[in-house]
Amino acid sequence: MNGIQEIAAATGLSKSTVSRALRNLPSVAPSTIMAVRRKADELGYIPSSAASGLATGRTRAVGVVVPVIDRWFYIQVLEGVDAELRRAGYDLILFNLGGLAGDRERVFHRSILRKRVDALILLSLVFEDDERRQLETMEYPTLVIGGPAPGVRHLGIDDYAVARTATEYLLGLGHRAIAHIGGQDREGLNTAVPGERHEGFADALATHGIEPRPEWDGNGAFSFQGGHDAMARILASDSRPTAVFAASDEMAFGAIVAIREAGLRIPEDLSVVGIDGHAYGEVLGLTTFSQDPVEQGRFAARVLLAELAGQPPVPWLDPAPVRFIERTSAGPAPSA
Amino acid sequence: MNGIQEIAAATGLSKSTVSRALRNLPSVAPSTIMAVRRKADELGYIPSSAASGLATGRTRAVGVVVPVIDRWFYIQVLEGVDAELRRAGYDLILFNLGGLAGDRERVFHRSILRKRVDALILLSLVFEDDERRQLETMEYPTLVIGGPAPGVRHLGIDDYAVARTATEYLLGLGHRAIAHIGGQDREGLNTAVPGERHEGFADALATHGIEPRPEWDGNGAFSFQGGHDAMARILASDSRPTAVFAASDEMAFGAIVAIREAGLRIPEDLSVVGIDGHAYGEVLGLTTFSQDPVEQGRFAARVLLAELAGQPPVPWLDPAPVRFIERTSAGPAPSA
DNA sequence: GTGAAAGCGCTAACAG
DNA sequence: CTGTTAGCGCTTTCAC
Repeated sequence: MNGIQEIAAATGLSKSTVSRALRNLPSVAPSTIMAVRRKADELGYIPSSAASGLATGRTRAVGVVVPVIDRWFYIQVLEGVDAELRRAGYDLILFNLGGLAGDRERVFHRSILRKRVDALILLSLVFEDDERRQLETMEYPTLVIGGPAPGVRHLGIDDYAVARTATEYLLGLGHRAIAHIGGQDREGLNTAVPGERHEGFADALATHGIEPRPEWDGNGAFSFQGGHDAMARILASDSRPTAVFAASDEMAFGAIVAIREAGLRIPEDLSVVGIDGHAYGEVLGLTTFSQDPVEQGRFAARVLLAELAGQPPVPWLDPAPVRFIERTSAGPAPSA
Repeated sequence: MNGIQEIAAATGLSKSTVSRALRNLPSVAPSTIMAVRRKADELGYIPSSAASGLATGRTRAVGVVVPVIDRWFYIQVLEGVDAELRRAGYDLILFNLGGLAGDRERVFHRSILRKRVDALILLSLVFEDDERRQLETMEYPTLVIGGPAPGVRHLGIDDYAVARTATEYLLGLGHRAIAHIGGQDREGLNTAVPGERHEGFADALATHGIEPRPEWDGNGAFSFQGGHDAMARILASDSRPTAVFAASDEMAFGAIVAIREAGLRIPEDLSVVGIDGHAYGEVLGLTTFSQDPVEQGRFAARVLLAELAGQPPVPWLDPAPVRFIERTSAGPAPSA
């Protein structure tokens, strides 16, 4: 004899009353609740989430889908989501696409989402039409964090605007020779962020009548190593920029290392700005446009949880705030 | 009418046959399997994990408990575990203790493990007696990765030995003034790794008759920032070491930055070695003792999965391999 | 405030 | 190879 039943037998109550008592329903006498609880502890009772899930249709779990896991932004968001979920007694199921196109299919069409979650948070993903349709048929609350996602509710900073502002900051310091280190999609991974940030950069230049130079446009894959290599390549080109806009702090760090390796000084010879607000930035003196992905994660979780609790869905979310942190990595353009 | 039942009705088969067909059981006619599959697709059938979980007693999910999420090692392990789990069609439920003592109680005693997982992977945790007892009563396969865990099966490198070897490497280069940057537990987090690595360091020194100097023993909290600050403090002390052993690469990176900030050269003035094999190390030229946490995660998942598949449990796991990567951050002690 | 009974969607004997 | 019959452990009407 197992579970709730056992407690019922031991207390002389019915299964239903035990079930109610365990959930603290108001219709149960306080004394009964106490008694049930005590017995439950005594018997080492562990509720079966499968059983209650089957009965209620809810899993008390939220899924988080990440394109890859090993990136500062995703980790931070995960922290935030986790914290809020934990508070509410929800579990977090992690789906890592791992950059593999094959797994994508698995997540969106197949068993992975087999009614295992009550809501879904997707990180920086753009969907194919049929993927969106799948999401819609699943019917549970969904939210995208990071990068606009056509057709799905989205939360995050305005990537285009931030990139543009960052570039304009450099322009304001007198720089005209500005390099860009950004990213490009890995196979099968659709992310809007790199494109948005690149566009903001390009438009800022255009407004000032500056032609972008292809040899100053590096692909840093949004990673430290990538940023380093991209910067090294830019420095190896015929002419040297006086500033570099890195579309993420991790790439900016890589760039900083590459610049130092080349024997150049920051910011005297070369200015660097990033986007993100990565913790290393403080030590490295990186001037950056900082966002708070932990809070974004928390917020997303709260929105979803509220809807699961019956609140009406919010159709639109304001862009997340960005804070400019001026440190030492960017300075006036060297006077020619 | 829902689920499997619906398919049964539409195909004229019985629920059981449909259930079998969906699971590709060999006892089903191939033609039937095809027919069932087609109908399932057509109806957009999504299996209910709760229902099958209730019926089988299995959740097809594995839990991973991390002390904090934002650390290179844990992320890497998570990648590995995830990859292997995904391959086997298992889901990964992430439990982040978040450094909070309170959440610990939740994980081990309360609802968190409410029969939601079939197996458990714990990262770098040491348990209280009653926690271990709880784990035992749960009865499902459990494994600890990183740091010895008394009473529970454990997988990982030999932290003591690696630390000792690393220190001996420095001694072999002629260094006698060697600093240590390690970690100490945050409130409520029990991790054996910092202690093990510190001991290895201390014993290596002792063997050579060298007295450890307290002002050269920094707490870097196993983070970049921590490593930086610890190193800065050491450099600010009255006398300067000629080498530093950082118990993790992330701390080593912080130390490297601090050393450069102090205007010192690596390795001419100061040698640095780390442990881990963090990807940044290549760019930064860090000499380190590298482990492969992704593979550790994969391996752990495979072990657990095998046991869930009915294989006899393996009581003991060999230490994971460590590879020495000699780069440029360590050199001979400056001749006094 | 508590109990009885039905059922959530699937799997697992046991027959045939 | 397929169908029948019971549950898995909990929640939820509907009574009392």
